[in-house]
Amino acid sequence: MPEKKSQPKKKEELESEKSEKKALFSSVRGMRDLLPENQPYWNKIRKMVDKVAYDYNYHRIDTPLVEYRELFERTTGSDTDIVEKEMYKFKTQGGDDVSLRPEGTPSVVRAYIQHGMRTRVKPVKLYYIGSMYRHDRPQKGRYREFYQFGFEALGEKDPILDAQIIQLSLRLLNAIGIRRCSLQLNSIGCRECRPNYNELLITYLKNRKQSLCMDCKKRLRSNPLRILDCKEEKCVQVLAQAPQSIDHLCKECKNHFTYLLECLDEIKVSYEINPKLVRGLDYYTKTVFEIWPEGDEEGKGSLGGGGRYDYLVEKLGGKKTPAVGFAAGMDRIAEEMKDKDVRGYEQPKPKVFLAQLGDMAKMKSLRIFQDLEKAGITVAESFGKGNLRAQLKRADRRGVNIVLIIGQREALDETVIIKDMKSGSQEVIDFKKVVDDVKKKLDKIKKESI
RNA sequence: GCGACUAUAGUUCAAUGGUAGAACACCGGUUUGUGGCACCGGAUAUAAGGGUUCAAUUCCCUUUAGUCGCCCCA
Repeated sequence: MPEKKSQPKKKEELESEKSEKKALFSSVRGMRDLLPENQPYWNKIRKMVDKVAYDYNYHRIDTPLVEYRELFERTTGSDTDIVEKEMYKFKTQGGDDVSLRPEGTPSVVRAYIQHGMRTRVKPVKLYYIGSMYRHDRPQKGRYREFYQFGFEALGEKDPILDAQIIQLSLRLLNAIGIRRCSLQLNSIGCRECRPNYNELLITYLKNRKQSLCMDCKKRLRSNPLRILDCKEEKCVQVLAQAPQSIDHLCKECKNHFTYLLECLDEIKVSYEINPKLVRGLDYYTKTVFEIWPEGDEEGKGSLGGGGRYDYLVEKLGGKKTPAVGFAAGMDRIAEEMKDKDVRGYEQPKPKVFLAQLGDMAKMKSLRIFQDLEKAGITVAESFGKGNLRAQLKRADRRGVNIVLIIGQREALDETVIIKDMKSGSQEVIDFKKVVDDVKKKLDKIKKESI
Protein backbone atom coordinates (compact mmCIF):
# COMPACT_ATOMS: atom_id res chain seq x y z
CA MET A 1 0.00 0.00 0.00
CA PRO A 2 1.33 3.41 -0.86
CA GLU A 3 1.80 5.76 2.01
CA LYS A 4 -0.93 8.29 2.32
CA LYS A 5 1.11 11.15 3.62
CA SER A 6 4.59 11.39 4.96
CA GLN A 7 4.69 11.68 8.71
CA PRO A 8 6.02 14.92 10.10
CA LYS A 9 9.70 14.44 10.52
CA LYS A 10 11.40 14.32 13.89
CA LYS A 11 13.98 16.88 14.73
CA GLU A 12 16.85 14.42 14.65
CA GLU A 13 15.81 13.09 11.30
CA LEU A 14 15.72 16.57 9.89
CA GLU A 15 19.16 17.28 11.21
CA SER A 16 20.68 14.11 9.95
CA GLU A 17 19.22 14.83 6.54
CA LYS A 18 20.75 18.23 6.63
CA SER A 19 24.18 16.96 7.48
CA GLU A 20 23.88 14.41 4.73
CA LYS A 21 23.31 17.19 2.27
CA LYS A 22 26.56 18.87 3.00
CA ALA A 23 29.08 17.85 0.40
CA LEU A 24 32.26 16.48 1.84
CA PHE A 25 34.20 16.77 -1.36
CA SER A 26 34.30 18.66 -4.56
CA SER A 27 36.29 17.78 -7.61
CA VAL A 28 39.97 18.65 -7.51
CA ARG A 29 40.76 22.11 -8.79
CA GLY A 30 40.88 22.39 -12.55
CA MET A 31 39.31 18.96 -13.00
CA ARG A 32 35.67 18.81 -13.89
CA ASP A 33 32.75 16.48 -14.36
CA LEU A 34 31.26 16.12 -17.79
CA LEU A 35 27.58 15.76 -16.96
CA PRO A 36 25.05 13.89 -19.07
CA GLU A 37 23.76 17.12 -20.58
CA ASN A 38 27.27 17.83 -21.89
CA GLN A 39 27.75 14.43 -23.39
CA PRO A 40 26.03 15.04 -26.73
CA TYR A 41 28.82 17.46 -27.68
CA TRP A 42 31.49 15.02 -26.64
CA ASN A 43 29.76 12.13 -28.33
CA LYS A 44 29.66 14.02 -31.57
CA ILE A 45 33.34 14.90 -31.36
CA ARG A 46 34.33 11.30 -30.60
CA LYS A 47 32.09 9.96 -33.32
CA MET A 48 33.53 12.30 -35.93
CA VAL A 49 37.11 11.66 -34.84
CA ASP A 50 36.52 7.95 -35.34
CA LYS A 51 34.86 8.50 -38.68
CA VAL A 52 37.50 10.82 -40.10
CA ALA A 53 40.25 8.58 -38.74
CA TYR A 54 38.70 5.70 -40.60
CA ASP A 55 38.32 7.72 -43.79
CA TYR A 56 41.95 8.84 -43.71
CA ASN A 57 43.28 5.46 -42.65
CA TYR A 58 44.42 6.25 -39.17
CA HIS A 59 44.47 3.54 -36.53
CA ARG A 60 43.60 3.98 -32.91
CA ILE A 61 46.25 3.78 -30.26
CA ASP A 62 45.84 4.16 -26.52
CA THR A 63 48.86 4.87 -24.41
CA PRO A 64 49.23 5.11 -20.62
CA LEU A 65 48.38 8.24 -18.71
CA VAL A 66 51.62 7.88 -16.84
CA GLU A 67 55.03 7.90 -18.50
CA TYR A 68 58.61 8.34 -17.36
CA ARG A 69 59.15 11.97 -16.70
CA GLU A 70 62.21 12.05 -18.88
CA LEU A 71 60.17 11.19 -21.94
CA PHE A 72 58.61 14.63 -21.86
CA GLU A 73 61.72 16.43 -20.71
CA ARG A 74 63.55 15.13 -23.76
CA THR A 75 60.79 15.70 -26.29
CA THR A 76 58.38 18.43 -25.38
CA GLY A 77 61.44 20.28 -24.08
CA SER A 78 62.74 20.94 -20.59
CA ASP A 79 62.77 24.70 -21.22
CA THR A 80 59.12 24.82 -22.17
CA ASP A 81 56.55 25.96 -19.64
CA ILE A 82 54.66 22.74 -20.10
CA VAL A 83 57.50 20.66 -18.75
CA GLU A 84 59.17 23.24 -16.58
CA LYS A 85 56.23 24.23 -14.43
CA GLU A 86 53.03 22.56 -15.51
CA MET A 87 53.78 18.87 -15.36
CA TYR A 88 52.29 16.64 -12.68
CA LYS A 89 55.35 14.77 -11.47
CA PHE A 90 55.70 12.16 -8.76
CA LYS A 91 57.79 9.27 -7.59
CA THR A 92 56.26 5.82 -7.55
CA GLN A 93 56.64 3.47 -4.60
CA GLY A 94 59.33 1.72 -6.55
CA GLY A 95 61.22 4.98 -6.94
CA ASP A 96 60.50 5.72 -10.60
CA ASP A 97 60.25 9.35 -11.65
CA VAL A 98 57.05 9.55 -13.62
CA SER A 99 54.55 12.15 -14.69
CA LEU A 100 51.03 12.46 -15.97
CA ARG A 101 51.19 13.10 -19.69
CA PRO A 102 50.90 16.79 -20.60
CA GLU A 103 50.41 15.93 -24.28
CA GLY A 104 50.09 12.90 -26.48
CA THR A 105 52.76 12.98 -29.16
CA PRO A 106 55.75 11.77 -27.10
CA SER A 107 53.83 8.70 -25.94
CA VAL A 108 52.85 7.80 -29.47
CA VAL A 109 56.43 8.16 -30.67
CA ARG A 110 57.64 6.11 -27.71
CA ALA A 111 55.16 3.36 -28.58
CA TYR A 112 56.18 3.54 -32.24
CA ILE A 113 59.77 2.80 -31.32
CA GLN A 114 59.02 0.34 -28.55
CA HIS A 115 56.87 -1.87 -30.77
CA GLY A 116 59.09 -1.70 -33.80
CA MET A 117 56.45 -0.04 -35.91
CA ARG A 118 59.05 1.12 -38.40
CA THR A 119 58.64 -2.26 -40.07
CA ARG A 120 55.03 -1.47 -40.86
CA VAL A 121 53.81 0.06 -44.08
CA LYS A 122 54.71 3.71 -44.07
CA PRO A 123 53.50 6.17 -43.19
CA VAL A 124 52.32 4.65 -39.95
CA LYS A 125 49.15 6.55 -39.18
CA LEU A 126 47.98 6.58 -35.60
CA TYR A 127 45.34 8.51 -33.69
CA TYR A 128 44.41 8.82 -30.04
CA ILE A 129 41.78 10.32 -27.77
CA GLY A 130 42.51 10.92 -24.14
CA SER A 131 42.97 13.16 -21.15
CA MET A 132 46.06 15.28 -20.64
CA TYR A 133 47.27 16.97 -17.47
CA ARG A 134 48.86 20.33 -16.94
CA HIS A 135 49.12 22.10 -13.63
CA ASP A 136 48.21 25.52 -14.91
CA ARG A 137 45.87 28.13 -13.52
CA PRO A 138 42.35 27.13 -14.57
CA GLN A 139 40.36 29.47 -16.77
CA LYS A 140 37.73 29.25 -19.40
CA GLY A 141 38.90 26.70 -21.93
CA ARG A 142 41.86 25.84 -19.77
CA TYR A 143 41.68 22.97 -17.34
CA ARG A 144 44.20 20.88 -15.48
CA GLU A 145 42.62 17.77 -16.85
CA PHE A 146 41.61 18.25 -20.44
CA TYR A 147 40.93 16.08 -23.42
CA GLN A 148 42.74 15.93 -26.68
CA PHE A 149 42.57 13.88 -29.78
CA GLY A 150 45.54 13.71 -32.05
CA PHE A 151 46.72 12.28 -35.36
CA GLU A 152 50.30 11.30 -36.09
CA ALA A 153 51.77 10.11 -39.39
CA LEU A 154 55.24 8.65 -39.01
CA GLY A 155 57.78 7.71 -41.63
CA GLU A 156 57.09 10.03 -44.54
CA LYS A 157 58.80 13.29 -45.31
CA ASP A 158 56.75 14.32 -48.31
CA PRO A 159 54.96 17.64 -47.72
CA ILE A 160 51.83 16.06 -49.15
CA LEU A 161 51.45 14.50 -45.70
CA ASP A 162 51.54 17.96 -44.12
CA ALA A 163 48.81 19.02 -46.51
CA GLN A 164 46.78 15.93 -45.83
CA ILE A 165 46.92 16.31 -42.09
CA ILE A 166 45.79 19.91 -42.42
CA GLN A 167 43.04 18.79 -44.73
CA LEU A 168 42.06 16.13 -42.23
CA SER A 169 41.97 18.51 -39.30
CA LEU A 170 39.83 21.06 -41.08
CA ARG A 171 37.58 18.36 -42.45
CA LEU A 172 37.14 16.98 -38.95
CA LEU A 173 36.20 20.33 -37.45
CA ASN A 174 33.85 20.79 -40.35
CA ALA A 175 32.19 17.46 -39.75
CA ILE A 176 31.74 18.37 -36.13
CA GLY A 177 29.99 21.54 -37.23
CA ILE A 178 32.71 24.14 -36.85
CA ARG A 179 32.92 25.69 -40.25
CA ARG A 180 34.49 29.01 -39.71
CA CYS A 181 37.96 29.00 -38.28
CA SER A 182 41.30 30.28 -39.43
CA LEU A 183 44.34 28.27 -40.40
CA GLN A 184 47.60 29.84 -39.24
CA LEU A 185 50.68 28.62 -41.00
CA ASN A 186 54.42 29.02 -40.70
CA SER A 187 57.66 27.19 -41.34
CA ILE A 188 60.42 27.27 -38.77
CA GLY A 189 63.06 25.44 -40.76
CA CYS A 190 65.20 22.43 -40.02
CA ARG A 191 68.49 21.81 -38.29
CA GLU A 192 70.29 23.12 -41.36
CA CYS A 193 68.69 26.51 -41.64
CA ARG A 194 67.25 27.18 -38.22
CA PRO A 195 70.59 27.96 -36.53
CA ASN A 196 71.34 30.60 -39.15
CA TYR A 197 67.98 32.18 -38.74
CA ASN A 198 68.28 31.99 -34.98
CA GLU A 199 71.49 33.94 -35.14
CA LEU A 200 70.01 36.54 -37.43
CA LEU A 201 67.12 36.97 -35.05
CA ILE A 202 69.33 37.17 -31.99
CA THR A 203 71.54 39.76 -33.61
CA TYR A 204 68.52 41.79 -34.60
CA LEU A 205 67.01 41.57 -31.14
CA LYS A 206 70.22 42.18 -29.27
CA ASN A 207 70.59 45.52 -31.00
CA ARG A 208 67.16 46.43 -29.67
CA LYS A 209 67.44 44.73 -26.34
CA GLN A 210 66.48 47.75 -24.30
CA SER A 211 63.12 47.91 -26.07
CA LEU A 212 62.15 44.37 -25.06
CA CYS A 213 60.15 43.35 -22.03
CA MET A 214 61.75 41.63 -19.06
CA ASP A 215 60.67 38.15 -20.08
CA CYS A 216 61.97 38.53 -23.58
CA LYS A 217 65.34 39.69 -22.36
CA LYS A 218 65.58 36.34 -20.63
CA ARG A 219 64.24 34.47 -23.64
CA LEU A 220 67.01 35.97 -25.72
CA ARG A 221 69.29 33.39 -24.12
CA SER A 222 66.96 30.50 -23.42
CA ASN A 223 64.63 30.38 -26.40
CA PRO A 224 64.80 33.35 -28.78
CA LEU A 225 62.20 31.94 -31.17
CA ARG A 226 59.56 32.35 -28.51
CA ILE A 227 60.07 36.10 -28.41
CA LEU A 228 58.17 36.15 -31.68
CA ASP A 229 55.16 35.02 -29.72
CA CYS A 230 55.28 37.83 -27.15
CA LYS A 231 52.14 39.95 -26.86
CA GLU A 232 53.81 42.84 -25.04
CA GLU A 233 53.24 46.04 -27.01
CA LYS A 234 56.88 47.14 -27.09
CA CYS A 235 58.05 43.72 -28.20
CA VAL A 236 55.41 43.62 -30.90
CA GLN A 237 56.79 46.89 -32.24
CA VAL A 238 60.33 45.61 -32.24
CA LEU A 239 59.23 42.44 -33.97
CA ALA A 240 57.48 44.26 -36.79
CA GLN A 241 60.78 44.61 -38.64
CA ALA A 242 62.38 41.41 -37.36
CA PRO A 243 63.70 38.84 -39.83
CA GLN A 244 61.13 36.14 -40.59
CA SER A 245 61.98 32.47 -40.65
CA ILE A 246 60.28 31.84 -43.98
CA ASP A 247 62.68 34.29 -45.64
CA HIS A 248 65.68 32.35 -44.41
CA LEU A 249 64.79 28.74 -45.10
CA CYS A 250 67.27 26.41 -46.74
CA LYS A 251 66.45 25.13 -50.18
CA GLU A 252 64.84 21.95 -48.98
CA CYS A 253 62.66 23.65 -46.39
CA LYS A 254 61.70 26.30 -48.87
CA ASN A 255 60.63 23.73 -51.44
CA HIS A 256 58.79 21.81 -48.78
CA PHE A 257 56.86 24.87 -47.72
CA THR A 258 56.13 25.98 -51.27
CA TYR A 259 54.80 22.59 -52.19
CA LEU A 260 52.59 22.58 -49.11
CA LEU A 261 51.13 25.95 -50.06
CA GLU A 262 50.45 24.69 -53.58
CA CYS A 263 48.68 21.67 -52.15
CA LEU A 264 46.50 23.87 -50.00
CA ASP A 265 45.67 26.05 -52.98
CA GLU A 266 44.77 22.95 -54.92
CA ILE A 267 42.19 21.88 -52.35
CA LYS A 268 41.07 25.47 -51.88
CA VAL A 269 42.02 25.73 -48.24
CA SER A 270 42.63 29.30 -47.25
CA TYR A 271 45.43 30.02 -44.82
CA GLU A 272 47.19 32.87 -43.21
CA ILE A 273 50.94 32.84 -43.09
CA ASN A 274 51.84 33.87 -39.60
CA PRO A 275 55.55 34.51 -39.13
CA LYS A 276 55.06 34.73 -35.40
CA LEU A 277 53.67 31.25 -35.05
CA VAL A 278 56.31 29.15 -33.32
CA ARG A 279 54.40 26.77 -30.99
CA GLY A 280 55.41 26.03 -27.46
CA LEU A 281 56.91 22.61 -27.98
CA ASP A 282 60.53 22.10 -28.85
CA TYR A 283 60.35 19.28 -31.34
CA TYR A 284 58.77 20.99 -34.32
CA THR A 285 60.55 21.46 -37.62
CA LYS A 286 59.51 22.94 -40.93
CA THR A 287 55.72 23.18 -40.99
CA VAL A 288 53.84 24.45 -37.96
CA PHE A 289 50.17 25.35 -37.91
CA GLU A 290 47.33 26.22 -35.60
CA ILE A 291 43.61 26.44 -35.99
CA TRP A 292 41.94 29.38 -34.31
CA PRO A 293 38.23 29.75 -33.76
CA GLU A 294 36.37 32.49 -35.59
CA GLY A 295 37.02 35.89 -34.06
CA ASP A 296 40.12 34.87 -32.16
CA GLU A 297 42.80 37.24 -33.42
CA GLU A 298 45.64 36.15 -31.20
CA GLY A 299 45.15 32.43 -30.91
CA LYS A 300 44.24 32.64 -27.26
CA GLY A 301 41.65 29.94 -27.57
CA SER A 302 43.41 27.88 -30.19
CA LEU A 303 41.36 24.81 -31.02
CA GLY A 304 44.33 22.78 -32.08
CA GLY A 305 47.64 22.75 -33.77
CA GLY A 306 50.42 20.66 -35.08
CA GLY A 307 53.30 20.40 -37.41
CA ARG A 308 56.22 18.38 -38.54
CA TYR A 309 58.66 16.77 -36.13
CA ASP A 310 61.32 15.09 -38.23
CA TYR A 311 63.87 14.56 -35.47
CA LEU A 312 61.69 13.35 -32.63
CA VAL A 313 61.91 9.64 -33.31
CA GLU A 314 65.71 9.63 -33.45
CA LYS A 315 65.83 11.84 -30.39
CA LEU A 316 64.11 9.03 -28.53
CA GLY A 317 66.55 6.46 -29.82
CA GLY A 318 64.72 5.33 -32.92
CA LYS A 319 65.85 5.38 -36.51
CA LYS A 320 65.70 8.65 -38.40
CA THR A 321 61.98 9.00 -39.10
CA PRO A 322 60.24 12.09 -40.42
CA ALA A 323 56.75 12.66 -39.04
CA VAL A 324 53.89 15.11 -38.92
CA GLY A 325 51.00 15.42 -36.50
CA PHE A 326 48.06 17.36 -35.22
CA ALA A 327 46.28 17.58 -31.89
CA ALA A 328 43.19 19.46 -30.76
CA GLY A 329 41.47 20.27 -27.51
CA MET A 330 38.09 18.67 -27.14
CA ASP A 331 37.04 20.93 -24.28
CA ARG A 332 37.52 23.95 -26.49
CA ILE A 333 35.80 22.36 -29.43
CA ALA A 334 32.81 21.53 -27.22
CA GLU A 335 32.82 25.13 -26.02
CA GLU A 336 32.93 26.43 -29.58
CA MET A 337 30.04 24.15 -30.51
CA LYS A 338 27.95 25.67 -27.74
CA ASP A 339 28.92 29.18 -28.79
CA LYS A 340 27.96 28.55 -32.38
CA ASP A 341 24.79 26.61 -31.52
CA VAL A 342 26.11 23.47 -33.13
CA ARG A 343 24.03 20.51 -32.07
CA GLY A 344 25.58 17.54 -30.39
CA TYR A 345 24.82 13.92 -31.06
CA GLU A 346 21.97 12.37 -29.10
CA GLN A 347 20.64 8.86 -29.10
CA PRO A 348 17.11 8.63 -30.43
CA LYS A 349 14.55 8.81 -27.66
CA PRO A 350 12.39 5.83 -26.74
CA LYS A 351 8.91 5.84 -28.22
CA VAL A 352 7.38 3.41 -25.76
CA PHE A 353 6.74 3.83 -22.05
CA LEU A 354 5.91 1.05 -19.64
CA ALA A 355 3.67 1.97 -16.70
CA GLN A 356 2.72 -0.32 -13.85
CA LEU A 357 0.43 -0.32 -10.91
CA GLY A 358 0.80 -2.56 -7.90
CA ASP A 359 3.51 -4.98 -6.79
CA MET A 360 2.52 -7.87 -8.97
CA ALA A 361 2.23 -5.73 -12.06
CA LYS A 362 5.59 -4.20 -11.34
CA MET A 363 7.18 -7.60 -11.40
CA LYS A 364 5.42 -8.59 -14.60
CA SER A 365 6.51 -5.36 -16.24
CA LEU A 366 10.10 -6.33 -15.72
CA ARG A 367 9.41 -9.30 -17.95
CA ILE A 368 7.65 -7.24 -20.60
CA PHE A 369 10.53 -4.78 -20.56
CA GLN A 370 12.96 -7.59 -21.20
CA ASP A 371 10.94 -9.02 -24.07
CA LEU A 372 10.73 -5.65 -25.75
CA GLU A 373 14.37 -4.82 -25.23
CA LYS A 374 15.42 -8.14 -26.74
CA ALA A 375 13.22 -7.41 -29.71
CA GLY A 376 15.12 -4.18 -30.23
CA ILE A 377 12.48 -1.85 -28.84
CA THR A 378 13.77 0.68 -26.37
CA VAL A 379 11.37 1.31 -23.55
CA ALA A 380 11.24 4.10 -21.01
CA GLU A 381 9.82 3.45 -17.56
CA SER A 382 9.76 4.70 -14.01
CA PHE A 383 9.40 1.57 -11.99
CA GLY A 384 10.10 3.46 -8.81
CA LYS A 385 6.81 5.26 -9.03
CA GLY A 386 3.58 3.71 -7.86
CA ASN A 387 0.99 6.05 -9.14
CA LEU A 388 -0.28 5.97 -12.63
CA ARG A 389 -0.85 9.66 -13.00
CA ALA A 390 2.76 10.45 -12.27
CA GLN A 391 3.93 7.79 -14.68
CA LEU A 392 1.79 9.07 -17.51
CA LYS A 393 2.94 12.55 -16.82
CA ARG A 394 6.50 11.42 -17.18
CA ALA A 395 5.66 9.43 -20.30
CA ASP A 396 4.13 12.50 -21.81
CA ARG A 397 7.13 14.64 -21.03
CA ARG A 398 9.45 12.15 -22.56
CA GLY A 399 7.39 12.43 -25.70
CA VAL A 400 6.62 8.76 -26.21
CA ASN A 401 4.01 7.57 -28.68
CA ILE A 402 2.85 4.46 -26.92
CA VAL A 403 2.26 3.67 -23.27
CA LEU A 404 1.83 0.13 -22.03
CA ILE A 405 -0.08 -0.12 -18.79
CA ILE A 406 -0.07 -3.14 -16.52
CA GLY A 407 -2.27 -2.95 -13.44
CA GLN A 408 -3.42 -5.52 -10.92
CA ARG A 409 -6.16 -6.85 -13.20
CA GLU A 410 -3.89 -7.13 -16.23
CA ALA A 411 -1.16 -8.80 -14.25
CA LEU A 412 -3.63 -11.46 -13.14
CA ASP A 413 -4.85 -12.33 -16.63
CA GLU A 414 -1.53 -11.64 -18.34
CA THR A 415 -2.74 -8.79 -20.48
CA VAL A 416 -1.54 -5.28 -21.15
CA ILE A 417 -3.30 -2.06 -21.98
CA ILE A 418 -1.73 -0.47 -25.02
CA LYS A 419 -2.43 3.22 -25.25
CA ASP A 420 -1.81 5.58 -28.13
CA MET A 421 -0.73 8.86 -26.57
CA LYS A 422 -1.75 11.05 -29.45
CA SER A 423 -5.32 9.84 -29.86
CA GLY A 424 -5.72 8.60 -26.31
CA SER A 425 -7.33 5.40 -27.53
CA GLN A 426 -6.41 2.15 -25.88
CA GLU A 427 -7.03 -1.54 -26.08
CA VAL A 428 -6.31 -4.64 -24.06
CA ILE A 429 -3.99 -7.22 -25.54
CA ASP A 430 -2.43 -10.48 -24.46
CA PHE A 431 1.10 -10.61 -23.04
CA LYS A 432 2.17 -12.78 -25.95
CA LYS A 433 1.12 -10.24 -28.50
CA VAL A 434 2.81 -7.25 -26.91
CA VAL A 435 6.03 -7.29 -28.92
CA ASP A 436 4.27 -7.76 -32.25
CA ASP A 437 1.61 -5.17 -31.58
CA VAL A 438 4.09 -2.58 -30.42
CA LYS A 439 6.19 -3.20 -33.50
CA LYS A 440 3.18 -2.76 -35.76
CA LYS A 441 2.17 0.44 -34.07
CA LEU A 442 5.68 1.86 -34.29
CA ASP A 443 5.83 1.03 -38.00
CA LYS A 444 2.55 2.77 -38.53
CA ILE A 445 3.72 5.87 -36.67
CA LYS A 446 6.91 5.88 -38.69
CA LYS A 447 5.00 5.76 -41.94
CA GLU A 448 2.67 8.53 -40.90
CA SER A 449 5.54 10.78 -39.96
CA ILE A 450 7.14 10.50 -43.37
C1' G B 1 53.07 31.41 -10.74
C1' C B 2 51.17 36.97 -10.41
C1' G B 3 46.96 40.62 -10.52
C1' A B 4 41.50 42.07 -10.54
C1' C B 5 36.49 40.80 -9.57
C1' U B 6 32.87 37.38 -7.64
C1' A B 7 30.47 33.51 -4.14
C1' U B 8 22.53 33.29 -1.77
C1' A B 9 17.96 26.67 -3.27
C1' G B 10 19.54 21.63 -8.24
C1' U B 11 19.71 26.08 -11.92
C1' U B 12 19.04 31.43 -13.08
C1' C B 13 18.44 35.64 -10.29
C1' A B 14 16.27 38.96 -5.94
C1' A B 15 16.57 41.22 -0.83
C1' U B 16 18.35 42.78 3.99
C1' G B 17 23.01 45.09 10.14
C1' G B 18 17.27 42.15 13.25
C1' U B 19 11.66 36.73 9.79
C1' A B 20 16.14 35.40 3.23
C1' G B 21 11.99 35.76 -1.86
C1' A B 22 10.78 34.42 -7.05
C1' A B 23 11.06 31.65 -11.61
C1' C B 24 12.32 27.02 -13.73
C1' A B 25 13.43 22.08 -12.09
C1' C B 26 12.12 18.30 -8.26
C1' C B 27 8.40 15.65 -4.93
C1' G B 28 3.18 15.10 -3.52
C1' G B 29 -2.04 16.22 -4.21
C1' U B 30 -6.83 18.05 -6.95
C1' U B 31 -12.93 11.45 -5.36
C1' U B 32 -6.00 6.64 -4.48
C1' G B 33 -6.58 2.84 -12.61
C1' U B 34 -5.08 7.35 -17.05
C1' G B 35 -0.84 12.47 -19.52
C1' G B 36 -0.20 17.62 -21.65
C1' C B 37 -3.17 22.87 -19.26
C1' A B 38 -4.67 24.76 -14.62
C1' C B 39 -4.84 24.96 -9.31
C1' C B 40 -3.03 23.58 -4.27
C1' G B 41 0.85 21.91 -1.12
C1' G B 42 6.10 20.35 0.05
C1' A B 43 11.56 19.87 0.40
C1' U B 44 15.93 22.60 -0.57
C1' A B 45 20.28 28.17 0.03
C1' U B 46 23.52 32.90 2.39
C1' A B 47 31.03 28.50 0.22
C1' A B 48 34.37 27.42 4.94
C1' G B 49 36.74 29.56 9.23
C1' G B 50 37.70 33.75 12.23
C1' G B 51 36.79 38.99 13.77
C1' U B 52 33.72 43.78 14.70
C1' U B 53 28.56 44.16 16.83
C1' C B 54 23.31 43.45 21.56
C1' A B 55 22.59 41.26 16.63
C1' A B 56 26.33 39.63 10.44
C1' U B 57 23.85 36.52 4.80
C1' U B 58 25.05 41.96 4.77
C1' C B 59 31.04 45.26 7.41
C1' C B 60 36.50 43.44 7.98
C1' C B 61 40.34 39.40 7.58
C1' U B 62 41.90 34.40 6.04
C1' U B 63 41.00 30.05 3.22
C1' U B 64 38.67 27.59 -0.81
C1' A B 65 36.44 27.81 -5.45
C1' G B 66 34.79 30.37 -9.91
C1' U B 67 35.30 34.25 -13.74
C1' C B 68 38.60 37.54 -16.29
C1' G B 69 43.57 39.60 -17.45
C1' C B 70 49.11 38.39 -17.53
C1' C B 71 51.71 34.03 -18.75
C1' C B 72 51.14 29.60 -21.38
C1' C B 73 48.64 26.68 -24.56
C1' A B 74 44.43 22.56 -26.12
